[in-house]
Amino acid sequence: MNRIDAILQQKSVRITPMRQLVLKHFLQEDAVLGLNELEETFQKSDRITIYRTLKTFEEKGIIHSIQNGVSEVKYALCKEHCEEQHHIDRHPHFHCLVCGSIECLESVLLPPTILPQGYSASEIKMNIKGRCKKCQG
Amino acid sequence: MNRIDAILQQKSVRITPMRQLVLKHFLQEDAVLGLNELEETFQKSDRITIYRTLKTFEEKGIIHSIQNGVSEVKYALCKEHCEEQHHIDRHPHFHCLVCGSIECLESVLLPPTILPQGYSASEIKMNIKGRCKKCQG
DNA sequence: CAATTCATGCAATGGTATTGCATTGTTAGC
DNA sequence: GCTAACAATGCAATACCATTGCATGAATTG
Repeated sequence: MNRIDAILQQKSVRITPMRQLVLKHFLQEDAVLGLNELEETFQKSDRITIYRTLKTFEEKGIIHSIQNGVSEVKYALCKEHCEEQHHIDRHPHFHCLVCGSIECLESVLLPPTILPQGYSASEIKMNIKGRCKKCQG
Repeated sequence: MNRIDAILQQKSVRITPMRQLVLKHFLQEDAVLGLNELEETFQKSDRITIYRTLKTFEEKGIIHSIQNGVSEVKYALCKEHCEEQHHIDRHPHFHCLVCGSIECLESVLLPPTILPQGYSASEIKMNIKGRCKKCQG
């Protein structure tokens, strides 16, 4: 069995052509992608089906969502131990204000945050805006 | 001059009835508010005008925006030294998954984050989801 | 093989965010 | 004070993204 199918199976997602296609694309590109980009890439595919594929992937812990607050919701592969309904995004997301790119800063670990007495966290997300490596100077 | 007008003037925002009204409400409530709630509160006022008031306030550093990724954008007063185009939200935002409330955790300072070589940040936002104080147990 | 469950494709809708434009109100220079 | 310039407001309209309903087709299970 190939890598794509293995991942789908391991995450309890039924294997279909659409899902193979989308997952393959994420693995190949290793990029942050939104619905519009994917629709552009797979012009023959139905937008709604791609939408639901993303939703399914997110729910099953294959990809995680990134909200930059500007355009649409973006998605990137989970490289950590995400499972159904339980995402651990231990890295911040960087949004470059110059080139507009969005990336996962995998190398940066979210520092442990001490919550006030009585609060408990199930998800922590950090979004950073600024200039990326390519856009300095 | 009263407190409301003083703030508006200090932030270079022209004083108008609408702006006095909205700012007064934020100061009184000391809460996180969205456009819909404000529209509800000021039924006689035009939705778009409130919208633009919020945009102006955000731009001028009077309030800052909070995206919970679920509903509309929310806003809260800047209690730190925010200026035009330069927001420093040094606190995380907490979104309770039980009661739905959103609040600024003013008492929690964002830990210093070390970015990879070549990156520079102008804005850092941290959003936490979980159970708030009132919804434990 | 039949029944059920799930995925897909198309259409339609809901909601939030945003812009255009005409009008009114405010400021500033003369 | 008066007029020109500018900013704020109110109404209408739109753009875009997210989401759901439903009928059809495919896959799985007993």
